[in-house]
Amino acid sequence: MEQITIKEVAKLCGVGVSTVSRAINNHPDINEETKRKIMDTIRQYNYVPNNSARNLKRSDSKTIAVLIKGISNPFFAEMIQVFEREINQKKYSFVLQHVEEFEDEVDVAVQLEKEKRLKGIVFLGGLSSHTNEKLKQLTVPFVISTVDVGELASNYPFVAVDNEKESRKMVDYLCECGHRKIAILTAAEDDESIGLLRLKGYQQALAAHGIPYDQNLVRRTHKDACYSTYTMENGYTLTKELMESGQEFSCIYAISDSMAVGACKALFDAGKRIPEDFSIAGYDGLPLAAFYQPAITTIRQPRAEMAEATIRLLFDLIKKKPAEKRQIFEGELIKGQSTRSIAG
Amino acid sequence: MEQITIKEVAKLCGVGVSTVSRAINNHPDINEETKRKIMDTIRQYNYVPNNSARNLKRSDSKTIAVLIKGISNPFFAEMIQVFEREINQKKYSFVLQHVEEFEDEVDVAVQLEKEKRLKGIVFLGGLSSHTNEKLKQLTVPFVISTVDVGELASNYPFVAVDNEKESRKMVDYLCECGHRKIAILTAAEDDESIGLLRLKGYQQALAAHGIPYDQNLVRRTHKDACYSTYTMENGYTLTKELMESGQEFSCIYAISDSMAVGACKALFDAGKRIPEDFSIAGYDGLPLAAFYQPAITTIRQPRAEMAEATIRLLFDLIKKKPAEKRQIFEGELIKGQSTRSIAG
DNA sequence: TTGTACGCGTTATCAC
DNA sequence: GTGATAACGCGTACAA
Repeated sequence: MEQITIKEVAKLCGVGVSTVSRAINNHPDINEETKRKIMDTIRQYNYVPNNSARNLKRSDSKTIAVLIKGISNPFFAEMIQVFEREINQKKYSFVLQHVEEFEDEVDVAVQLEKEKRLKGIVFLGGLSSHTNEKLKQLTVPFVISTVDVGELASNYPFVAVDNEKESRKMVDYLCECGHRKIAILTAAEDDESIGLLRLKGYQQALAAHGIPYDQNLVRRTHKDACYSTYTMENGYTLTKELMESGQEFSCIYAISDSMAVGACKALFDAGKRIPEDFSIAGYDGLPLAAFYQPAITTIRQPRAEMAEATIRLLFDLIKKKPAEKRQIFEGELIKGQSTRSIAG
Repeated sequence: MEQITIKEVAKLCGVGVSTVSRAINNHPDINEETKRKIMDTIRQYNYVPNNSARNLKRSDSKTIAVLIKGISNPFFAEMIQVFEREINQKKYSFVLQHVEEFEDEVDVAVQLEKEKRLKGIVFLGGLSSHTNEKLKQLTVPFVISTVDVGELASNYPFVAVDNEKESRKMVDYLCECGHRKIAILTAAEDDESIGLLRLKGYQQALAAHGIPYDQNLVRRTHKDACYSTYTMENGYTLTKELMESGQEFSCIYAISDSMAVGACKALFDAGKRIPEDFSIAGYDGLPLAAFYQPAITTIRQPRAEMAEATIRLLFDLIKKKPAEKRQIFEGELIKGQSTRSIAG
């Protein structure tokens, strides 16, 4: 099965290459008869046009790329489906680009833009690099999705919830339930993204309720576990450590639902009951939170809506329509059975 | 920020294009001094080579593609990480290619092979197409990973557990626990992949224990829910329907852990206890199964090992080393707290 | 060690 | 309606 090119197809059909090209690309100016004949031999010989050559020659291409670091994060699952659907609906092609742990998202984006003649880019889960300088190399519109980190958020189009505020909302609720010893499971020390924002919200809520901030209640992911900050495993480990530390607490607030599940399991394993002995709260509003037993109190991020808004904003930017470039969505506090009010 | 090409870099440095090319690609025959100078101006002008042009010109490229339909399936999460690690370790590049629901994996593979000059391909989660004919268009080695479907498995390299056997193992165990009314939550009627295999295992186990096969206990995903066969939502819905049907049962075997979790939730919502009132079993051995409360009895597929074996086999094929082309791994029955023995 | 020229497979611009 | 032919941006003989 040898690589067959457009030239050979042309020769086989006794026509010129441009005619074959016209047949492939549904050009209007072509005889139906010859087109049919060409398509037949194409099928017969399994000719497949080389995309590299196409992209090289073409100047535009109607394709949108979605870049994700940590593609297997369940938080992204539903959003990916929405992106796929929305982009296809606009008759654009959708490229899902996985960014490896050691790679820089923007570098990948710059490359991909040239390679595929992109029309637009979505950075799902935000940007970890601080080199905003690089973003200037992008010549097509892009939207940062689900992260509202300071400097990026202030300068570039994004769609997200207000992580700080939503986190405060959650901890406010926990305080109102009478909890004063609320442990938080959060990202590593050097995190400057949503981990930091959610921690800030936690601190603000405590302050608002006159509860002193206690470092011992702040449990951070260990640095070597970079790949898995928001996992069940991590929630489990941190909770075990918390219990073993002897630190007193009545409630654990994990900054992701997966971590919350891990926390629950650690408590169950220690023979504790939830919420009778301890209250547990998460963040994200994943299906997992609703299906866990007990259902986990969480902040629901409107993932599908945010994904839709991301694409809408991106296309507005592409079409140069006026648009709100900084879109903040409301999260929703979902009260599950994993938390309860305790006597003051 | 205009598109700058290799020619302009050459002009800027007062050298020929080939010298620039040599600098970029770390060719040995180049003066250190001129190389440094070229790299400097490249950085200064943010020159990025166009990948399409490169791929077009190059004949080989040391890259492996992993194709996945339904990339957000949690079953694949860990495997993707292993693929990434193993492929990078061999100094190959790793391309994770998402295949859309309506696309044919093999078509995508054929295109990608030409476009990126692939060295090898992994079909993760198997092939849904039955057109083996198409596979002949692939000129590089490929491995089908985690699926052992008949005709494909008999003709092509694959790595998987024996789905039928493992499923039988699970249902055997459930029968030995004294269950005789075992419901199964499985894929839609038209599924001919692992859904069918696991159903066959179920039937065999029942037969071996002299238990009649009862269609009413077989609950299938509805066709319109194509995207989500193995989800918690589906497990929940099917279990609700099962309960409402009035059908008697003491145990539910779901062919994925996620579905099992959904089944648990439906029972909890109905005020039932697990495993006191009903036993629940899953399949896959996801972290979720272990972290759920109660921990779910499941079949652990050795995902990491299978991913490693997939890459090993693929490279053996690439290097034309002799290798076992059909690798079957053992699953492990993990007894959780979601099942119990009942009095005969 | 370096530069020139050609070709990779396509599409688009011309003439015919 | 159709067929040469010139790009697209890069790698690489080959010559220098």
